Amino acid sequence: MNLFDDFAERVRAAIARVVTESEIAPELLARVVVEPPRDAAHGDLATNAALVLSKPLAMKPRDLATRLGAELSQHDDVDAVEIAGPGFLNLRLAQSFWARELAAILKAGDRYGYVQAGQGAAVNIEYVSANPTGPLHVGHCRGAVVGDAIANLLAASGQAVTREYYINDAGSQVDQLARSVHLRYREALGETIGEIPKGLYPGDYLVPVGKALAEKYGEALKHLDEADWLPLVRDFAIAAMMENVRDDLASLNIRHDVFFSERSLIGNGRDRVAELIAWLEERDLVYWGTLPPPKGQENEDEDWDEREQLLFRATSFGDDVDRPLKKADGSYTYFASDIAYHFDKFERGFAHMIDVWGADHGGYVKRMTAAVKAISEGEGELEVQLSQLVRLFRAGEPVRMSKRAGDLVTLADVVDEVGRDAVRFMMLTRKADAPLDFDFQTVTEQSKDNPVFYVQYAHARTASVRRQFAQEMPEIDETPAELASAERLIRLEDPGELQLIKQLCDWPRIVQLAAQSREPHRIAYYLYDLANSFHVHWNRGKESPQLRFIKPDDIEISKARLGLVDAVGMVIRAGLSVLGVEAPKEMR
RNA sequence: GGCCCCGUAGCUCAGUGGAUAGAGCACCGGCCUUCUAAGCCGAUGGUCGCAGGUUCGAAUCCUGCCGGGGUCGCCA
Repeated sequence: MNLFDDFAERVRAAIARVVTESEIAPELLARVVVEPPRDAAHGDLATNAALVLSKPLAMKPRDLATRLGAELSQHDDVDAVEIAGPGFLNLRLAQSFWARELAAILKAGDRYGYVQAGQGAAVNIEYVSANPTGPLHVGHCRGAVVGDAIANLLAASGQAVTREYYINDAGSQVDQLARSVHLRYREALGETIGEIPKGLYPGDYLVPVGKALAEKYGEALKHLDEADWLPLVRDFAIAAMMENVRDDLASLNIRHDVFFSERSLIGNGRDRVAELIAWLEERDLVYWGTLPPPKGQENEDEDWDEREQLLFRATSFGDDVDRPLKKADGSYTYFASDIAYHFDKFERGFAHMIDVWGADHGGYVKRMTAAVKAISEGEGELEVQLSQLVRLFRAGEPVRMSKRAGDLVTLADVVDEVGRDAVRFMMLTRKADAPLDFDFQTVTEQSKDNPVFYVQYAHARTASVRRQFAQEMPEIDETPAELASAERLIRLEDPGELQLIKQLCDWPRIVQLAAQSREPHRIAYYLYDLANSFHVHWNRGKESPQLRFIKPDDIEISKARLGLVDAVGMVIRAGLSVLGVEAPKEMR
């Protein structure tokens, strides 16, 4: 439990003593919060209790605050209670309290701030799911990192997380991939193939795939009809692309638990998409009908052929229009397979599913959430997180990307140039639903302007302090947990030291908040602030030697300070690990 | 035109009902040849797109408008 929850209970207890419980509705009590005040000058904790409850109790907020304050000041941990503004209660906590909290942090160690695994429900998070028709490009990168970080956050808050990747290996695009690879295959056998026809994939990355195919089959595929070679080449190409994808993801330390093939929905004598449609039919959720053309888009859409098609009643579940399940040629739409896929997830026990998509799929959200409501009969929930695009810069200048397919900046390019840590951290420095600027130069700079460096450097400094201790005071070699003595830690009384302790105490609340709101960027901002406080405190030691961590003439204060430094290092490490970023012991 | 996202300091952005709205960069002023390298400290800077509404209280919630982006059957 974090200290804010702890004090929220103390506030509720105080309320219960001031008024009789029956007078207050539970939903009103839920609006009573204990938070860090915006301004540190207001104290350590603030509660709105008197403001929320004054009306139902027919009391003036400040009068109620006075009575609640009197109750709260009974606690030994509370040094002072102030009533401020319209009726806030500001609490100042005793130094002994902070010393005990720091001791508890040191004892908790790496588990500090995390909820024990298995406490929460099972959740399935699907991310990346890029088509297996080419290498991952920088656009996939953000979704990959955001999805992975959200998965880490949910795991940190105790949920049983399954990370999943849906392979779109069943549509017409993979047939085009097969045709493209077949061309490269003929090229590898010495033919001149000329310009790659429109609609096929022109990228060079298929050249080695063609060669590998030539090595495996020799001339054998050349003389077959397309209908005969296509399935072979397609499977070969998809396998090659997916190997590529896994390698790219591994370079970002992303490993999915499940790779689910769209094609596997149909096979082994079953057609699970057909089964799904039959299931929907039984419940009268599909029908044959026509859709109106999109309104206002271009005047009089000449390409629009009105036609009767098989439609899912998405409008019954909150969508704006019913959605087609079959194409003109009778094959299933992507949507139809995707419903079957989500049905499968639901049957595997995931009532709670999260999909992370690029913002260009925003128009797809309503129909898919509608579909999940339908197939789970209200028992399941799909939550879609959209991630906006990334704009690439180099020293402030936009990086031009040719529109020609196959000439995009790939994920591997970016990781090779700036490194895994910089990519991951930078992709998480913005809210996912806002566009992000990524500058190749800034993220590799070793300066304060680069938040990745700034945070990692703070961690390296904590490790450096440890090393200094080993050298100068070899008698101190206790583990962090052994340094957790509240009697000693109470000697940390410098404002800089206390600020660090208070920030460390905020960590569990930040994890909780970030996990609930699916906003990993909050972790990045928290770490930046914590690193900043640590650097500031460190710098003060330059001018004020008495503030340095190592005091050869005072072993006890030195131990206390080492405890603080260790705790800072631990929390930075925990935060970086949620983001999937290394916490280096030294910078090179 | 429908739907989704965004609009906060000169710039890039935090701030998902609380108090005098914050940070980084840029700009301006001062300090620093190091004890703990990859500098430090401070100042300036705001009609929170606009207008209503809900509320004791709104950047935050609701409605309408303005501006920017995305998307709109038979692609995935």
